[in-house]
Amino acid sequence: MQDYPNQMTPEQSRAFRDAVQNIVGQIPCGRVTTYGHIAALAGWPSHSRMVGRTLRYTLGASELPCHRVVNKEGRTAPGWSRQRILLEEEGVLFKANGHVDMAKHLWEPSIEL
DNA sequence: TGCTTGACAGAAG
DNA sequence: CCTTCTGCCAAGC
Repeated sequence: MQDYPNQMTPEQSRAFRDAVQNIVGQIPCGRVTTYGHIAALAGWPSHSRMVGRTLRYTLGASELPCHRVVNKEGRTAPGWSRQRILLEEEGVLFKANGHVDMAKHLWEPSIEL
């Protein structure tokens, strides 16, 4: 294994998107995961923001359950009210503060399925 | 070429 | 609880 590249080459970027889509696609119904986990598993622990960026750029490219991706505190994405609705439809419980109950629905992704 | 923005994380006020 | 700041890093302007 090598160090993290200072700059993502097209190849790395492609691999990153592939990993993100792969992981997100594995999220079971009624479960959620975090950007940080996805980024870390994809090989870049600090690229949590790139996960969200990538998902947003590939929204129409796939039917990925990107609504099952929330941040570590269980907060849904800002400016995306629909995410909470979709999660509730799947049976995900929300706390009184409007956050997902991570203790119950947090799912840890794995590349070696 | 350099500053700003953002589907984040985490702490602080 | 909510807002704001810093750190992180790629994309946008």
